[in-house]
Amino acid sequence: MRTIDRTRTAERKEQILEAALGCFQEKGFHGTSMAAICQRAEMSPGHLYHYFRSKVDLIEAITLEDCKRAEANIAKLVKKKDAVKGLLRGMEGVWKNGQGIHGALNAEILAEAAHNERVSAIIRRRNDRIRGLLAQTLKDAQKSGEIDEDLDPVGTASVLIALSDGLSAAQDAHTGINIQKARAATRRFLERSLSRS
Amino acid sequence: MRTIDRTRTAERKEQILEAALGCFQEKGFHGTSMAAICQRAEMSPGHLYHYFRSKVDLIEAITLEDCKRAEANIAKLVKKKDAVKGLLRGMEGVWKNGQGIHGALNAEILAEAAHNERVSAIIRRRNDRIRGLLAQTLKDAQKSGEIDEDLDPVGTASVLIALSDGLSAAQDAHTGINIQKARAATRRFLERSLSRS
DNA sequence: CCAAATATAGAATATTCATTCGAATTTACA
DNA sequence: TGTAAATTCGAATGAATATTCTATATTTGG
Repeated sequence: MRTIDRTRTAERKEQILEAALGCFQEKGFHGTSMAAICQRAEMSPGHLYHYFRSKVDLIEAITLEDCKRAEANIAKLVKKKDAVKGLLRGMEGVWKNGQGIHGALNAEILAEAAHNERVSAIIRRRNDRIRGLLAQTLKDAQKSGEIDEDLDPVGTASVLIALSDGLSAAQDAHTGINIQKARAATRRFLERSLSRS
Repeated sequence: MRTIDRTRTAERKEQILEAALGCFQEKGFHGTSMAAICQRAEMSPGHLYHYFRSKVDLIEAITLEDCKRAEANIAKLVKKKDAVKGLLRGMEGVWKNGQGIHGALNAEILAEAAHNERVSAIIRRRNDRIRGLLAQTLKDAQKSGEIDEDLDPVGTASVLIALSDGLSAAQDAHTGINIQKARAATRRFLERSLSRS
């Protein structure tokens, strides 16, 4: 009997997820058909469904991957001494639209989470992690005396995430936002709100 | 010959928009079928289509209405002397989920705007207005010496909008955000960033 | 009060699309 | 090397649903 080839399976799954992420970012989740993903991944529907059971499974997997990526990214930025600079760097990375979920797709997933318990659970796990990491970073910076002791790490982390989500969504949605100005204002917000009084 | 009854037309349109907004908020734009809107508005599809040419026309109309509402709301809050308090009130109004577009629906519309030129144009007009109003408010407060002269009104306005959008989306999406803490952190952000140094 | 236009209804259409199914092909172990 | 399992394919299915079409009911101006 033939045994299941785990390497090949991993490759195919990655191939599918990459295609799906590309489609979702370009056309949105609801604007993307499974056929489009199949075409981009260069495989048949039957083949795709051999690896993923549904369209929602795809966002689930993509979100989990993205969560790890984001965690690693934050951990890296935070290793440096200057926490405020690090956080600012992290936020700016969002509108440099590097990799992973961001902007419009992130907004769409949040919206989906409001009506789909499955997606909501995924997002909740993800945000709990990110929020926790940011909060821990803030706590450390408080102990080292870099930022004000008089702020709540968890609440502040939530504000940072929300701001980041809102800015990148606004950018993708072409709301007429001036990115240069928004970036400068964000820097000011962070510096004045976090630093010791 | 019979003449077109403008009062009745206005009533029916309002009836439809109210139903559509309700459905969209509960189930999302893509999660809402025209049939569901018809049921909620208590009228037939044929009747509905007599007043609106498509589903997108519905968001267009809803967004325009909401824009006026938001403008009026801001204008009211801004009349008072204390601008920072007024802005904070405005942002808190968002998660009291009063009326109009907010939270998940707002996020979904932003996401839609990224892929639909029609929606994008609507949103751009709306945000230009809101951003302009907020910026003007900030300018006035600068002149009256209430807030720091050393900040850019437009960039700051964009940050305020983004933060508001992000927080209300996070709330609706059940991301595990702690609203109390987020609110407190937001207040701190505004007070420390806007007030004179 | 009568035609003609409007307001309303609801069935029909046509398309899109996620998912399934059965078969064909390839591969690796015995 | 044969064969059973894994891999891959692509057509078929079936449901959902935005929109259209045709018909009925209601109103109003003349």
